[in-house]
Amino acid sequence: MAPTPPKSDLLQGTLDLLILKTLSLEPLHGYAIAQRISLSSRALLQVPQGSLYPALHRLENKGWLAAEWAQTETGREAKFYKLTRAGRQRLEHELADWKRLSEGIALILSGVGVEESR
Amino acid sequence: MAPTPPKSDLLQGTLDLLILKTLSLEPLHGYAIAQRISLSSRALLQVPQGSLYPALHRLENKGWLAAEWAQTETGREAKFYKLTRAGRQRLEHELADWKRLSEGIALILSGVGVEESR
DNA sequence: TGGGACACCTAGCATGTCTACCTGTTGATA
DNA sequence: TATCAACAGGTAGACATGCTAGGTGTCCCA
Repeated sequence: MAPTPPKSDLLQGTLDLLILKTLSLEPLHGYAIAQRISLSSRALLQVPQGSLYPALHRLENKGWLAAEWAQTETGREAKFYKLTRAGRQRLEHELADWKRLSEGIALILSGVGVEESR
Repeated sequence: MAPTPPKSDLLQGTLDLLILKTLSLEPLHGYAIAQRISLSSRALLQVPQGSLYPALHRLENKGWLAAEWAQTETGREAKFYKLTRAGRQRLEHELADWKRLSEGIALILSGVGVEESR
């Protein structure tokens, strides 16, 4: 059985940006972050749990996120993440990167700049 | 000596799109593809040779590109790549993916959809 | 009593890009 | 005449990151 050739849903590198941006508005726990991303993107983007939690731990290890157990609105224990100061700086950095990249790609896809190169 | 932590210039998955799109306009050799991408993106995007050639081989192996040795304008031998029929279909697919992804991210970055979720 | 939503987690794999190298030619410049 | 940059192709190995697929347990409702 071919183990289903991974058809990546997201691009590598974008997940950090999405998590950081989502948490910049308010602290949330992991499960809620995934829901928020799906909701905010109008279901265009989905984050599987197996991608989310490792990413959260990675970001925490890098000092961009701080975690704390607390109660959800439904009265359960959950681990709430919030941006640290370094996390905010990182977000700025990632935003700039994304801007550069998406503009560059948009230019190429639009075909502008090709005629004048001939 | 820390071997310089890889600070990815591009996001994984975007290189294929850029190459495919660039070749959809006219066949080019590898070196020229990199120049064209830089030029067309107004230097926003750079493709290192060590990323380019493996990507070209990968795309050729998948049947999306066909290669042929020919002479450049300056009279040198170079390997020209062109899109195959399957490559064109792949380009359509990658374009759709990029569209979905960049729209999703734009929505999240703009913060739209957050208010109505409360 | 069964299932779905909530909430967290890990292991192992596949992928693609990066840095750092290498080869050789041509043309201009010092 | 020697040297250097630009042209043109390439490889090896390390690395980060996302994916699939599995697991734990709780709570609530039908």
